[in-house]
Amino acid sequence: MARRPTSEDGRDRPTTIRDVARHAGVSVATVSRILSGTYPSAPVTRHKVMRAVRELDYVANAHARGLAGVQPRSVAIVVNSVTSPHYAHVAQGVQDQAAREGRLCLVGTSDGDPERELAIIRLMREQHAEAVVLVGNISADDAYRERMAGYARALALAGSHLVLCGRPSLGPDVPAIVVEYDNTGGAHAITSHLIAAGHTRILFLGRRDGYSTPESRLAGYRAALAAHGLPHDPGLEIEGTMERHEGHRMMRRRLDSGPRDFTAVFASNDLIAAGARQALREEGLRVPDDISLAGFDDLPPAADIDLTTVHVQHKELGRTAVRLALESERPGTAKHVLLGTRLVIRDSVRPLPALPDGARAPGRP
Amino acid sequence: MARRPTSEDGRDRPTTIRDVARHAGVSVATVSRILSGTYPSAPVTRHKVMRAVRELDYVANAHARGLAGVQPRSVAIVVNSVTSPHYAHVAQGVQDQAAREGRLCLVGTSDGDPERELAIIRLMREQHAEAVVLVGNISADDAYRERMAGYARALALAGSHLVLCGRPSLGPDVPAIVVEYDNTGGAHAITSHLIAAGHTRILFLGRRDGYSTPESRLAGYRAALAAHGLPHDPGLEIEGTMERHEGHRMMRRRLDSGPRDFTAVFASNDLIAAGARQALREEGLRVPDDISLAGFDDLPPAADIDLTTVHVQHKELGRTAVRLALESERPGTAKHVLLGTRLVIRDSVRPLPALPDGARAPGRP
DNA sequence: CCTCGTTGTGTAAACGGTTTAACTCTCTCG
DNA sequence: CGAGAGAGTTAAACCGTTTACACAACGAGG
Repeated sequence: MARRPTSEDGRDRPTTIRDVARHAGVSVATVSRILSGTYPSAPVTRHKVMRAVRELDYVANAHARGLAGVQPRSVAIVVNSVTSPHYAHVAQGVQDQAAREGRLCLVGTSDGDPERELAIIRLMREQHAEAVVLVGNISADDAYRERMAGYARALALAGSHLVLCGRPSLGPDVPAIVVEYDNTGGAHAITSHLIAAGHTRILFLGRRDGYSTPESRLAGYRAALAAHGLPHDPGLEIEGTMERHEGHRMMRRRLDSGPRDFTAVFASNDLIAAGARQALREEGLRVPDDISLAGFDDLPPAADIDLTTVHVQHKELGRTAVRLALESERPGTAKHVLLGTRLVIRDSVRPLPALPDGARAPGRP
Repeated sequence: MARRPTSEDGRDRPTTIRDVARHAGVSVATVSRILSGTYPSAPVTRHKVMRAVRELDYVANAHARGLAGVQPRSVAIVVNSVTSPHYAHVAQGVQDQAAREGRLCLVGTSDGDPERELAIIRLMREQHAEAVVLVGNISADDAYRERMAGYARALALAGSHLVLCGRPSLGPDVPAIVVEYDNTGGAHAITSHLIAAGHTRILFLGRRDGYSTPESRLAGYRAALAAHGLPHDPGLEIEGTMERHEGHRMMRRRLDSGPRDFTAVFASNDLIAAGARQALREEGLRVPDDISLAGFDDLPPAADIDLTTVHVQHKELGRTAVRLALESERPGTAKHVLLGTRLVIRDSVRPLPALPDGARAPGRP
């Protein structure tokens, strides 16, 4: 049986609303109105149309619909990488909220490359995404900020919204929504926790100037040291990106390059902490018996290595981003939200006995 | 300066190709051709047009373009959840390949609900996605399979392609591409590895009938037992889903419910293994000293807990899916690919000394 | 019987691009 | 000098849907 409409040259093509109208014996407009449901129609006609739709297996053409002025109902998200659990959880939140609001979700990965990121935003603009959510930190030189501000304005002009998720504002005159979480506060809290346990020489892993997230966490670390009257030693701040193997590398290098002059480690995220922990174990050092270790993010694997860390509401971050963007039409919606963080104490930090450095406690029998 | 085109009622609206043409003093067709680059044009005209595009910050309307018959160049991926590392890695592969081929990526999450999955596919059909990649296992009753087959045919008719990624074929008459990896082989290999270490009573965690992935892994486990002439004890196969907390639950319950009658555990994925490991530790049992543990997937956190597991090329899976779909126009492209797996030996399995069960070695001083 | 809403349906004009056929030049060659 | 070729451009016809407007049928009220 040849149910499918066929053009004169014999090739199959997707069913159109015209085919449905013909099949049901009504006009195109009637079909459109019945399908959208926003119009009175005789039950008899409705049934005819619905039957035709079923029989021809018709689905509307989203392009034509979008062109005809219906809101495209899609939300775009741009992340560095999907595999990083941090981004994945935020992305899940975006997904959830988008689905809940009946929106489709477009996703692009930038690999942390500003150039790619801008290219993706351009694509999203072509697609007329209702909102574009940018997740995560990125190197922010002035030229880039300026270009991003331009895109924000272009999006706003097209009735769309730029949402910066977990990265700082571009300035008050840029039409962008910002959803952040308290990096500095979280880092301050966990550093204070280490200090309260008696640690005074705390290694910071993952310093990276020019990147907003590690910069804020480093700021919190420094502020906590200052608040407790502890000296600030730049030699304890190790540079590296926020990946697992970098954590391993940073710790290895530090252990190889001289005496161990620290008793605790604050890794600027859980991945770095995991890498560092592995390097410590390779060296025969146990966490927390020999070295205390703290992270940041509290993603599921943190529980496996009993890591004391800072909990970030990743999903909530993504959800809020979408919610604000879609609500932002009505006046009075917040344009800037700062989500709180929460200290999660597990078993990777141990109080330091009041012993001088270097006197290692012997293994208990 | 009012660079932006404005309609007669004074409201700003996005720039169209008509505005560009007017600004450059040429016709609409000329602009279109110069932008697509597929036509000779005088350099002087090209420059005028390009300048207008820059000055007006014009981007084409993807809907109009799609409607006019240009391939929409987008790839869709449907996963259970983005946060699960397994799916995330496959999704990353899909992303990579899609980006490399200049495609945009749509993503939908089904939460494992067949109903939602079908709804998403319908959406993707409306969007005219070039390919729809379905990732991961799902309960496959006959009604569902039939419906899915229908969608596959509908997609094929619209010039699109359904790709089943990591799940079995729907049958030879269904126009779908299948990219799988060798679940049974991998499970067989790692079970044999445990057996070779002397283990004969191996707990299987994560049995789930009707779901293709755990079923295949269970099949490999059973086949390995049979191949070594070991008895098959259904009591050693614990049912549960493939999540971390389920691993914890299954192991807890098993430990609570009677004597420990196994010396090794094969978890049907790494997450279950992590959960089980935690439950074992809570009980004072150490891996691998007291119990050997093996997983499946080899996702990054596996290294942190020194887990012996089966490596799956997740990214490659995603990449291959997209590649095959986009290449499938030319004849001679494979319609079914089976990727191999590889045993990764770390430190969670220990040879079993020839001691009778119950004689626990005392803690060394 | 005429007018007036109400209700359901049809007609045609957008929407913003691409593509085709036709047209206007300019240049070359017989 | 006229014909023909070919480069560069244009006007017009699509693509599939929504929607403003027109209109027909019908019952109710005067």
